[in-house]
Amino acid sequence: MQDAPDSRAFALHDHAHCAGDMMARAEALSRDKGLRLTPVRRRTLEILLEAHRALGAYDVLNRLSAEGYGNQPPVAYRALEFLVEQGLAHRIRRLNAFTACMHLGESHAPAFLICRLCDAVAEAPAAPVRAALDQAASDLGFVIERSNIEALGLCPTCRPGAAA
Amino acid sequence: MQDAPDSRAFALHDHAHCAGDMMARAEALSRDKGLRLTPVRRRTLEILLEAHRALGAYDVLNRLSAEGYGNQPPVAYRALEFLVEQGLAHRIRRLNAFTACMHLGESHAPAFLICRLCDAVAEAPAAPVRAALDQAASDLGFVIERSNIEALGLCPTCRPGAAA
DNA sequence: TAATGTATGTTATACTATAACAAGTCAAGA
DNA sequence: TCTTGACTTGTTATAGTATAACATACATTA
Repeated sequence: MQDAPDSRAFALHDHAHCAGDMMARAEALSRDKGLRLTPVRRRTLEILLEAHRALGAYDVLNRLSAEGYGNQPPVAYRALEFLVEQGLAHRIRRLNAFTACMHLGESHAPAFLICRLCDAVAEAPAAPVRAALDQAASDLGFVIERSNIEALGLCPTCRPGAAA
Repeated sequence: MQDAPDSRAFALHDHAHCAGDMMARAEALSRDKGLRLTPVRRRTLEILLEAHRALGAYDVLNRLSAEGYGNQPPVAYRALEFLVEQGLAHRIRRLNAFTACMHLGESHAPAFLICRLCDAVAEAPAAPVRAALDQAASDLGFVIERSNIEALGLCPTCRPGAAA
């Protein structure tokens, strides 16, 4: 089950709505899995959803501490680590940043498309990519546990007037 | 043209020989492309080849400075950046590290398999992976310029007695 | 309630990376 | 030959990212 190619990536939409929807789904999922979506963790996820772009750990930390949570790096890093481990958020290594997962519940094999001009990050459906990667790995006797697939380039919006 | 699946990855072999071979290829390639493979750059590549694993920029820097080159970070970062741009080395973001390219001249679409126990890094042939990724991107109107494909897991050597 | 595991907060520090400027090198043309 | 301009190296300084280690608080269950 999948929307048309991807109605959420690189497209205008109602942030408030999509964020609320995602939070509800994250909560349901946490209940089901018996996870502890504590206030800091919940708020961290909301921050990522509201920003609707990749945020650095220190960006998140600034927002958290402005709201009365701890103001030291581990506060942000731990909450982010939790979210990533539970699949509620992703780490974008190329940007040293984190982003909320936009495909909760769908089988998880994300690939990220990062626009080098506007820094937008889209989570592309990547099952075929993962399949090809698994094949390449198993040819070498390697067992994949986690993967990062990140591509840098130009998004549809920025492509027109690209400098090169 | 490709060896059996991959005789160089996750396999014992003669480092001195493979390193020498790679250096010769890198030099030929630099001559052809009119690149300036200066002493620092050449030595940096040799260091990566000799280590035969991913090295952090500061690891490289320590070795360089011990041999009389500059001892400040930009010395290493600039040499590494040059090598990466020319395709002579790769950056492994997951490890904040760099590794010599083991498939010089072959069409470049590398995927890296990183063992979480021994930190070995193999460069897997990934043309099919790249093809799938390009497809996913073009479905969203995104044009890929560069990509990082990195997988974490267990190599054939470490797989047997894995803790989990 | 005691015991245990988990979460949060804090201090301190380690690790990774780049900006900005100075000085040296090299090749091509005046 | 001299000089110009592009590039490379080196240095200082600082910015940005991440984690170790310890103390405290909270929750769950025996």
